[in-house]
Amino acid sequence: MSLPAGEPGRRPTIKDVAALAGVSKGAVSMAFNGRPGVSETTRARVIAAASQLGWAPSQSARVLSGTRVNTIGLVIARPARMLGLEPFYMEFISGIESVLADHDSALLLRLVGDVPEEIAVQRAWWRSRQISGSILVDFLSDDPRIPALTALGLPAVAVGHPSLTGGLPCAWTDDATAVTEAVRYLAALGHRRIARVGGAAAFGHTAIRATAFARTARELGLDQARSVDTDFSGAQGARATRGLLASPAGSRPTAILYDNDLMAVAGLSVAAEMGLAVPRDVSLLAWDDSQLCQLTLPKLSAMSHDVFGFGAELARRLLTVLNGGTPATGPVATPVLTPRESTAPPARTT
Amino acid sequence: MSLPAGEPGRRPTIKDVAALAGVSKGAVSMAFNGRPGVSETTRARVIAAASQLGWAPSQSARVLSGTRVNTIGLVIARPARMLGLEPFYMEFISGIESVLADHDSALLLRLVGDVPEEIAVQRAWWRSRQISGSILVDFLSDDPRIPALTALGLPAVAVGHPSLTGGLPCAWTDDATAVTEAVRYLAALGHRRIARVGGAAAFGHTAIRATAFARTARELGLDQARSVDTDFSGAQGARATRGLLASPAGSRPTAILYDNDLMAVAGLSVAAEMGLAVPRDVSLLAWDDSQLCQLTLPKLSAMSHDVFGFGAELARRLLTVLNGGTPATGPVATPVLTPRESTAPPARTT
DNA sequence: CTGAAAGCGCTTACAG
DNA sequence: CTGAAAGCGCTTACAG
Repeated sequence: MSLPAGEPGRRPTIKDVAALAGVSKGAVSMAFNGRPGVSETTRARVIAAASQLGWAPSQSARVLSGTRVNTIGLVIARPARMLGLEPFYMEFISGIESVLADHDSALLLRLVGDVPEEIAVQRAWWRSRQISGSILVDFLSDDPRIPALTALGLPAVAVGHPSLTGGLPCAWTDDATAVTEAVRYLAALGHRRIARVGGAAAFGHTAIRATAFARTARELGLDQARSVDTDFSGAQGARATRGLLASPAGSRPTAILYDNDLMAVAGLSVAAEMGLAVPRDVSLLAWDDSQLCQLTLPKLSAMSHDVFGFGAELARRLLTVLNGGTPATGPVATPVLTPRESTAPPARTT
Repeated sequence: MSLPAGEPGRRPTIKDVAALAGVSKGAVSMAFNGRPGVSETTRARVIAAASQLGWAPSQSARVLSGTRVNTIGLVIARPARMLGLEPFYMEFISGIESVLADHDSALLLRLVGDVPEEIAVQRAWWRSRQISGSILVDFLSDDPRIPALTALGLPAVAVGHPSLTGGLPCAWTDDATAVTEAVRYLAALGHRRIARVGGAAAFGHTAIRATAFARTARELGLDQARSVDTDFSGAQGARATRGLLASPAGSRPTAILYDNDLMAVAGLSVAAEMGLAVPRDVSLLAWDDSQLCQLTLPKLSAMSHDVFGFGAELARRLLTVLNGGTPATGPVATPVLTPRESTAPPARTT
């Protein structure tokens, strides 16, 4: 399909291309990078020579002579085993890459155990000039990354509500509104005892959802609106559900809202295991809405969310920052209620 | 925690560190990289100066002056939407990174639509010297990456059986043996009509599993040992299962082996939807065995596989290649049968 | 044990 | 429109 360089041993450099095309190195650079200052015939000759030799400019050399490095960083501080089953991240990464690919940029990915480790990685990447900026996720309240990375001068955009992300440019889903909608929907179906299986308490977005849940329940006059924290894993989702459904019948929740879809899937099995029918005895409402929600029986109702587009938007905002612009600020689309088969009015007998 | 450089504007270089430590640039380099030729007191002074200024050597400059670039590539040619739910990849990536992290190396990740696009990405990365090598996954039969990347001279290790990976150093799970074990186990339970819901037919490992499945069925004298191809998605797993279970009762399979766990989860719902009890009416056996298998009711029996360790092993073998060594060759641990609740002897009445 | 110099492969002013 | 030169920030022989 293309001509391999053939020459074993040495890899071609700009000098070889210049020699083959019969021009100076400077001309090759201009021609190859589409800059003015070179005739079209010369440009064509250079491109042909480069392709014949299988040459592309060394990124290191380009960066060293002033070009911005075309790599951006993403560090995820969650246990590896858990990430495998969080459909969120792969979709989010795909979205980021869909944008980066159009800008000849690449994603440097790292999975770490905790936030201090993340800071160390971001710092090392930045100081050694391996990345030009980063996308930050999973903000804690008073997140230590904010002062640390700001001091470093690392360009970054954050996934999270402005109340969490310091002064960083950010993008977020309006989780408070989505939670409110979810609870109102369940209440409108007739549920009075609604519980929530939340994610990791340390995350700021978990706190935002918990607060919105409690507030909405209060506004609607719902009693016993319990929230249970987990680590987002299926195992803890199951445990939390078991705890909730083991309550005496008169105080047992008739509807449960989950913070992701994996835990909702686990909840479905727990309900069956305890002899409760979904949605007759208990309604289940998932979050994020990956493909998983449509593989269960009954299919899971969910707060559905365009994770791929979310990733793409973050990448776009980071590129804007890197180009010296002011990125759009504001939330992306609010998760939208997608009723399927796991939510219904509570049974009369309950 | 650490002293920010403070100086807004310019980032420190080796020259600044040399000046602060009162030595030459060469001495800073030797000291910082732990080379001999510098006294311990000088080394300490250099380290202190570097840390005070927040300096780390520029990767670009290091690479340009001969150091190997510490980045390795991974390109996954599968639709993004599908990756989100393949627990395999995140665990695999985690495993790779667990090794790279110990060698100050990083993972450059790219998701693409097809193999030609992957070849283009690998070629661009290699020519521009952004990676020192790659881990290749999802081999097709007669995979076009083999000649293309070999011609390039890209150091690579492959995930796949030697019959698929050309002459590339590789690592693989012995899927043929695992499939054989799976089928023998189901037959030993008393099943005579065993079907298989396979992955994407284009992949070499799918073909290996299909062949082993057919051979074992023949050896055991099983009739109607059907294999159905899918794209690994839950939706197609459901469709395939529906097709199999819709057979007339006398020819309907009493056991189904899946090529991943997502499809097995989907199969579980389909069985329920069709009024068939698992495992009474049909046994289901998953592959890969992520956390998902333990969240269903019944819990899924699976061919369990240390995906994290698999990724780590690939990374180790690639590093060996990059260091000029000959990597260990041979399979990693064979997936091991992990019986749970979804497999049992077939009901008498069937 | 240390310092001055060359060179890695580009890009970018700066002359022609 | 083109060519020769400087410089990016390191590392590595090579003298002292």
